Amino acid sequence: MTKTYTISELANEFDITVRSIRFYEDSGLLSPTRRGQTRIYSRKDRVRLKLILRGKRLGFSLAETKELFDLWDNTHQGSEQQLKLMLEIIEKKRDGLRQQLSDIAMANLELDNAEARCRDALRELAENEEGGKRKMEKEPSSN
Amino acid sequence: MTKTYTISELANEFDITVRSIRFYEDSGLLSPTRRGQTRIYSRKDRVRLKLILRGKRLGFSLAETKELFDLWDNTHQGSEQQLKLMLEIIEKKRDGLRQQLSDIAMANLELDNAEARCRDALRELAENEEGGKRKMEKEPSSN
DNA sequence: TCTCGCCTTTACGCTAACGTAAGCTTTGGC
DNA sequence: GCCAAAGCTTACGTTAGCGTAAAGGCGAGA
Repeated sequence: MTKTYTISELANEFDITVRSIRFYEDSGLLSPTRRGQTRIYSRKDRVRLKLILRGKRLGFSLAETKELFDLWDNTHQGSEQQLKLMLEIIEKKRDGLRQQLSDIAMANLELDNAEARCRDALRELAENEEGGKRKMEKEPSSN
Repeated sequence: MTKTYTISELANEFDITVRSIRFYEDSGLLSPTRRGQTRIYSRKDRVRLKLILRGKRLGFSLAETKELFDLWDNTHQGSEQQLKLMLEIIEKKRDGLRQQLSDIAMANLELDNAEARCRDALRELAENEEGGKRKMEKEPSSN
């Protein structure tokens, strides 16, 4: 059983190109098995790809993501050194995410602001049109 | 009064290089006034710079950010068309932010997971060390 | 058997976002 | 008045993350 995927299946599912997937492999982020020359992706590979893409949306570089993957892969047989390093990195990533949360909150506030001003402007336009229907049939633009 | 800033002041404050700031100007994102050749940044310029950097942290390209700035600058004298377009874009940005929030939540869960496994591994190491202190005084590495 | 569609590798191309160096001007402090 | 610090422009270099041929292999169906 153990479902597998072709490269184009994954490309379609995640709406990326096969080129990208191969590129991630070249970058050491994926290592599908092969049947002959053809790449065969397992469910684990699919998960990794999903993580790569999420990382991208979060602004991680492929190198950063790879670093995480590598650390994670080494965690099992990790020395105390390695594990503590891993914990530090995790904490840094958390900080990054916290920063992003704050950024998003700010950005949302600004979007609220922007939307309000837009609506105000629209309302004003509507009123001017209303009031202008008598005396100002045509007024190209107040430039 | 109306406080102003030099390019290096801003660079220091936001921990970026002057090169970047000049680059943002070349890209049409900033337009400080000049005293002779020297750039003078107003508080508005500073705010813009802050927005640029926040945009970057959120994964916006400089082009996207510029698009937003331009739209915003045109909003004042915007036609109904423009304003509605602006509202649409705002909504899309909101969607993007929602997506990011979800991504961050997932990422945090995975960090939790990773941290737990790290701590488990550390605990196991500690226990093994404990038990090993009698018979295994030195064991270079189980390679 | 032939072609169609999907797979492969190799390799050069391209854009974004700066880095970096050269060379010149301006300016504040002693 | 001088010199170092900071500013400026011009311009070539660099890295990441793919895009885009070019050239070929493989299995299914007409």
